[in-house]
Amino acid sequence: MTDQLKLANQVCFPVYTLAKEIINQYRPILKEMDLTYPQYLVMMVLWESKEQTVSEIGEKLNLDSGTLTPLLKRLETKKLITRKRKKTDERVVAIALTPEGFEKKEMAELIPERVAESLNISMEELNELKRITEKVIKKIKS
Amino acid sequence: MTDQLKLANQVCFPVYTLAKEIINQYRPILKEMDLTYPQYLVMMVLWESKEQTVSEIGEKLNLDSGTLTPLLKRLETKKLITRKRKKTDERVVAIALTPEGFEKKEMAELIPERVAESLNISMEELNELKRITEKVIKKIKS
DNA sequence: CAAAATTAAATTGTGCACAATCTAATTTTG
DNA sequence: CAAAATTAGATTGTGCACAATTTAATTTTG
Repeated sequence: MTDQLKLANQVCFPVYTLAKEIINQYRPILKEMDLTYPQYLVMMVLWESKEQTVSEIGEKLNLDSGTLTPLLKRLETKKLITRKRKKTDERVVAIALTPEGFEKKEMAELIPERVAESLNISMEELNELKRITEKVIKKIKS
Repeated sequence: MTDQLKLANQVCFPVYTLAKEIINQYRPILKEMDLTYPQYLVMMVLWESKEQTVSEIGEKLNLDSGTLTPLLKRLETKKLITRKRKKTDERVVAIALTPEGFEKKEMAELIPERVAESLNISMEELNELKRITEKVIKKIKS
């Protein structure tokens, strides 16, 4: 096999590994506020705008209802969100932050700093990683 | 929140997204040979050296026994590998390729090309992504 | 307007990923 | 050498991730 052909594998594995590694860095920090990384992503989407439908959240995070429905039910159990079908279209479930869910935002503001610290990577490298990653995602999706 | 603090989140989400996206690109291609991406990784490790212990595989792929044991049992069910405890140390399980498992290597040689095609990303960008990703992994692990 | 098509979530089923615990075997050490 | 510590996997339980199917509601269209 030529090096060129092997390259795909040689890139994909590190990306897969890095994603797991990053989530592992978040894990203990998020655990203190009783969230998983995907739950944290959902909460961040809601902190930006406190009422959104399931599909709006899914679109922003690239997650389908099979993933979101049980995750959202867990957030509901934790009293961080409410789930309510819309009167105007009963197929649509509106997810809204509870006061507790909204308040968690403050505590969460400390997370990026702690993660950055835990990752121990320079701004320059983080920016480089962000730039190339976003570029590749855009290409894949197009 | 300063931009600096937000950066961690702004990097982690794309990496998490890209990893999923990449696996999604592999999925239909690997499905033709009845493998998932993590199963493919294990097979690649074994194609390099056809008998290895569970922990050796786990070390190379950063996966623990809770992940590998059921995955390896599925590969065993598919007759791609065998699992046998070592006589010299009964705690150790030796994983070995079956002839079928070894033969699958040939079919698998086509995969990187097809994935590269599917990703539709230039060699330069792939190399850049590989370089920065590996650099960051190394830093995180140290 | 009613049948057909579409849409939004939920459900079901499979397969990771990983923490925590358990079991059995081997090493270490007093 | 026997008790203690360590090691290698297996098991259990929780939580994604996603395909495929189902259900119920809404839109479209003949």
